[in-house]
Amino acid sequence: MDSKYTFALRKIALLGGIEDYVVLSSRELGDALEMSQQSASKRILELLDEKLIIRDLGARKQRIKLTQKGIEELKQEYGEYRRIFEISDQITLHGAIADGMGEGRYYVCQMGYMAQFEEKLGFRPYEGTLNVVVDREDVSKLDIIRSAPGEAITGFTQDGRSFGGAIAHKSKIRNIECAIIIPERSHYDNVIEIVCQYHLRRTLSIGNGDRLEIKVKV
Amino acid sequence: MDSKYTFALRKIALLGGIEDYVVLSSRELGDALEMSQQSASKRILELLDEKLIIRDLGARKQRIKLTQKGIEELKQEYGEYRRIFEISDQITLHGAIADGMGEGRYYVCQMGYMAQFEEKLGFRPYEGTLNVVVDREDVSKLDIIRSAPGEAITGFTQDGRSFGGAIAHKSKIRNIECAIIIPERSHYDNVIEIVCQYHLRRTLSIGNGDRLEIKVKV
DNA sequence: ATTACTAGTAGACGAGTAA
DNA sequence: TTTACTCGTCTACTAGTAA
Repeated sequence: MDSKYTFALRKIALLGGIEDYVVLSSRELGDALEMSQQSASKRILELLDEKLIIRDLGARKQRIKLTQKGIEELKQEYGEYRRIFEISDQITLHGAIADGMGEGRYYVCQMGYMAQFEEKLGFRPYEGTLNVVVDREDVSKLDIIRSAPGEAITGFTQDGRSFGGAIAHKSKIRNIECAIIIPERSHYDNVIEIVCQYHLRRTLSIGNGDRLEIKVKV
Repeated sequence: MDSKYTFALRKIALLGGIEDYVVLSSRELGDALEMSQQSASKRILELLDEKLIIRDLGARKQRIKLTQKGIEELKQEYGEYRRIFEISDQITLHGAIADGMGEGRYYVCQMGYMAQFEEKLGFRPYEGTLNVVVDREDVSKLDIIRSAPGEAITGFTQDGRSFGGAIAHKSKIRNIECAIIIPERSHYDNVIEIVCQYHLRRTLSIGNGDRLEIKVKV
């Protein structure tokens, strides 16, 4: 993403463009970005083109609001700053165990994934995943984790079905090695999937609703 | 500050350029910034020129490190992001009361300041300041406060002496209105000066070493 | 391998201005 | 007042290349 775009997005966000439309003329934006009214007008058209903002072009002044894509873009940069200034090497997530739908099991068992897990995580996962609902106050930590490099798990096609890529982040639960799997272009939610060499429910004697602390390496 | 510069600074910081020198060729930086080796080399020269980085140009690969100015630049942007994504309207600082040197009293009593406090804060300060040593874990909150607009107190010259400008941030201590004063271009430290309509030590029955909670409006 | 110069070019910017 | 077009200039980039 071009830094010119996020720079403009940030100024709009500071004026409240994340919550709601803000009245912002191209001259005002130009002043904030230290550029001419003409260039600011052009920048706004570019941001619209990239679908980073939406606009309500009223009779007198336009009103501008960030799109979800625009907000994600800023969150990504915010995550980078948090990694620069905050991160100590690990992030601790808190959450509760949730029911899996059996989907995790299906995916993990695919050879295309299994081989990569073994190579990149250093263990062969138990054939299933543990689903954890992350506490509301820790959801923003997921953004930091998403912005960390992690281990890339590449997608593949098998029997005419395509399996998407993901990023695995090495983690520990009560000192047991595991990894949280974040699918590429997933809809951000507060449920994470965990793979581990062992059957975590049995090994840790835990079940649905039990609270858990996950230390994610970043 | 040009967004091109902070974009490059951020990538260098992510590689550890805040703590120490990082080995970073112009080609590697070019890849990270999605530009050519030639342009990255030019960018590095510009950053050096702006004194945002320092460099150790070894025989094979150069080593780069952010200067204090470069770090401050990133912190400022980080503060903007925190204002976008975190701030609820107030920041709570914790600290302990420290001995003033009587300097605060001298400055506050200057008419040039007193009149501005009265106009911009809505109260006439007691003729003295309360010095508070901010807890180590809250020092980063000062960066956020510094990046918030606040009330500008302009400098002036009197009797041939010049008095610098400052930013006042309206605050409350145990629901009593006050303001923390941050001098312009001060050396960042962990001691803040507080002005208040009342004599805080007497009104709150507090003294040196007592702990305090300050709610700063942002 | 590096870094970084020069030269040529594409793109960004602002002035003027229309709607 | 607005937004945003065209157009000329000038900056910023990359390719080629030297050291």
